[in-house]
Amino acid sequence: MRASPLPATRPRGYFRKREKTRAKLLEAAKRVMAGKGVEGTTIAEIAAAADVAPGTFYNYYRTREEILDAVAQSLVEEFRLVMAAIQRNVDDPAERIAIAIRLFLERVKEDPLWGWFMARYAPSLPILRDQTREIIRERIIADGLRRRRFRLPSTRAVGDLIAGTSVTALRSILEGRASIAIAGEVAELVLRGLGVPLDEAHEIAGRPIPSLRAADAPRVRTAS
Amino acid sequence: MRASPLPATRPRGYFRKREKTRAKLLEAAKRVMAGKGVEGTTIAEIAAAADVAPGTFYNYYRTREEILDAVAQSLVEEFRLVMAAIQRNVDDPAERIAIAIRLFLERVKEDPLWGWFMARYAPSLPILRDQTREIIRERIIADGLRRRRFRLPSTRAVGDLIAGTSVTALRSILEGRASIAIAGEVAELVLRGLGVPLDEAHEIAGRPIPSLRAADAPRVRTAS
Amino acid sequence: MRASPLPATRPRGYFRKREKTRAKLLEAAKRVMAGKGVEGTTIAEIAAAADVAPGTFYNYYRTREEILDAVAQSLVEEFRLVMAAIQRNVDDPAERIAIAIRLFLERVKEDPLWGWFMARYAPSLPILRDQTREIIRERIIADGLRRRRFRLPSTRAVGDLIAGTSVTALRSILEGRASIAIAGEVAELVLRGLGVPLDEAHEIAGRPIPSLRAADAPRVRTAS
Amino acid sequence: MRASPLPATRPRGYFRKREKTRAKLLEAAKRVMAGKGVEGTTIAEIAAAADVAPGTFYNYYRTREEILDAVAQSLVEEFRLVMAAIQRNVDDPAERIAIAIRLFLERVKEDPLWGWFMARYAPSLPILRDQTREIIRERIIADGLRRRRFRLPSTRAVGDLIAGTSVTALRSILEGRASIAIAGEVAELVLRGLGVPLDEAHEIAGRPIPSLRAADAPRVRTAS
DNA sequence: GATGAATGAGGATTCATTCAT
DNA sequence: AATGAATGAATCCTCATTCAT
Repeated sequence: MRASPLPATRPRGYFRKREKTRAKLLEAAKRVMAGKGVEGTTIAEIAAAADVAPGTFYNYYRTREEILDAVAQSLVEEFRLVMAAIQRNVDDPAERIAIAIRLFLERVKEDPLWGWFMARYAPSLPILRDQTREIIRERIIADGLRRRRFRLPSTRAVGDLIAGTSVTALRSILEGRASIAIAGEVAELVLRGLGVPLDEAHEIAGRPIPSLRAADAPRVRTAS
Repeated sequence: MRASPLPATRPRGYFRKREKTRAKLLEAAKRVMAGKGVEGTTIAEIAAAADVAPGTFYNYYRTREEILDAVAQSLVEEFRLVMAAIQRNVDDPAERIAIAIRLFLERVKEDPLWGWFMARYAPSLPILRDQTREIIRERIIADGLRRRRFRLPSTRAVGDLIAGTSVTALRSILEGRASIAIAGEVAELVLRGLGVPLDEAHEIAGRPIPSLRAADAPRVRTAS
Repeated sequence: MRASPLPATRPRGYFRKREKTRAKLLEAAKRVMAGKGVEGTTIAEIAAAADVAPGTFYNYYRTREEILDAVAQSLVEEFRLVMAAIQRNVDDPAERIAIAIRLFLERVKEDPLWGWFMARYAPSLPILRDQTREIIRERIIADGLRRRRFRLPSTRAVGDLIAGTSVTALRSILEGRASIAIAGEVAELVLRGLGVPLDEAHEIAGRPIPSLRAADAPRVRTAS
Repeated sequence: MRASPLPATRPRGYFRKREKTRAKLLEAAKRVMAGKGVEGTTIAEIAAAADVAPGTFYNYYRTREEILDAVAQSLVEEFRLVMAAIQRNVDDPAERIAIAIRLFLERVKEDPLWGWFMARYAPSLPILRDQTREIIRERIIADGLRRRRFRLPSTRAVGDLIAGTSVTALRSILEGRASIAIAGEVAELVLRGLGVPLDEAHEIAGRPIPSLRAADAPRVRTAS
């Protein structure tokens, strides 16, 4: 999976092709699964969407679950990049949370498929669920508590607050029960839950999002 | 079928039997679906769990979705009863919310199957999702805003806050990542989100739950 | 099944009811089978159309085939009555054939269900097929040959000519590919086949049908 | 799938295999359906008769009706070839009809399965029924009327005469109520119906069938 | 006799997976 | 590596038939 460090000679061509097919399958799987759910997706469909024969699928993944994990992994990676950018460009932990939530929700505009995928699987796929939470907790919550920006009885329920509210709001948007304009409000309510005073929560959630240079175009690309 | 004027004996018995079988199927469906998800559940399994022949299923429901809806409907009914009891026994809207959340989470002790079902389908099943939200909004949020117990920029995101946080916490408990003891803390964070001051939120979330007489044993009704 | 000759006392009431249910089932079977074919008809449908419970069916017939035979038998009986009337009111065998064919085809106006049933099963149901042919052969063809009205190399193919052409024309009418107005023409072509000179065949096939008193309203009634 | 410019070897092999399986299924379907009727035939039986797994059936046809249509289509094609041969070798329209009917009936000797199929479905399968009639009408009846060989009040009933008599006679043969020797007589009666004088009809129907070179072995072959 | 709930065998259909080419 | 035909287990669903009431 990982390329050998040496500049391989002949295999390079093959390697390239192989990785390209893998990427096509991954992209196809994300697309199809976002549309009709993992259970409703057949391997034949993924293969067809990737424009390869059914048998080819098995040269890369053994089961539907396996490719699902790969898709989730790539989404986590993407999330990690966004968070790193926020980390670099914003100092206040409260603002970081607000920006993270707003970017999360506003992303559906650009990539609704990504949105559907997240809405469906963020709560249930272990990799996706646990790793994103950990990034938030490690990098932001811990810091915010240390710096007395947040006040929490404990950190036990904070992940459920942030992830639950965000993902549920994402569903509401995708299913048309809410507009994307609620993003700021969602952030505001979560900040309150973290113990940020009402007026301050309101102000922070309303701030314009600074441009996050390093996070530009964080594609789901399988690092081809 | 046609009721004779006399207290008919025969039809009555058949009627009873029919309702009993229907209830067995409903209960079995809830049990099996909670365990392995709707998609993973076969109709043969439901029938087996209800101890009837596969063909019998179709005398009552046409599809898996149809019985799923019936299960959801019965859970909504149950939820409605609990809320009515809270309504009757508690006055403060903030306390009502806190109690609702805590009862919701603590219920897993008594009925983990119910918990799994809720965790899986509360966010996605329209009947379940919309009707429970509506009960909360109509009966509690509206009242709380009128009486200035809550402060909200709007009511657009409040459903996502309450439902999202609660259901996500429920998952955490069921999957063993959290103990049932977080119920109070979850309620506390949600109250904060609704604009209840921190200390007050803490106090309210910690109050003992008054006995909700009328809500005792709110069964999924099998009209036995 | 057959009533005892004696004027039974009590059983009479039961007997009446029994025969009535049997008649309802027969009529229902004819109706449903004409509509969707024997194979496509379920016993539950017949029972429902007769407004009785499924189990009741088995008190009268053991299988679908059995009731199908009963229906066919009743149609043969009806056919026999029509032919007897023609026999009584018309002398010329050629005219008898022409009238029989025309009545056969024109009957769809009054009873399209009967038409569908005939079109479907006249060629294949042994009772229906053989008995109607025999009535024609015995009563008309034999007579016509004796009286030199018909000229045939043998009688081997004459049944196929008459039955085949008539039933096929019936289908054409029912399926909308021909109008009922072809009845006379069908009769004409058949008469030619029997050896009747062209102009005579034309004239006979065009004669008005004399009123066949005895054949009035030959219902499929199960002689209740 | 994509044809390489070179005489590709691999895809060709697969193509061959695919067509071979399709042909096996078609042949099996004809065989089984002829034997027990469309309704009485299960897809598993067709697959078994073709010596493939049940699932394979669905790689080629979606329903029983679909393969039935394909079988009918191939029979029509075969019929068209025979008629073309008659057309080429015989000039008199009356003789053409007689030969067509006799070949049709005598074919059961060589291929009783074909006979059963025709007897069952010629009257009811639209493709089979309409296309064969059209071939007869276009090529023979129209020509015969133009050349004054036939005298008909109109052409409305002539299809029912020819098709009805022939197919009904076919059934009689197959079911053992008649011998194949009636073929000439059937042709004779039909010619009479078309207006050919009695003695001439007799003579034409009795002529030896000229060898129809081009129609030899007109197989249902799907490009084996 | 009538009822209708329950049965379960039978047939249709899908789809993950294998494997010869 | 890619292909795609073939496989057959798994599941859905129907419906003739039985039988307790």
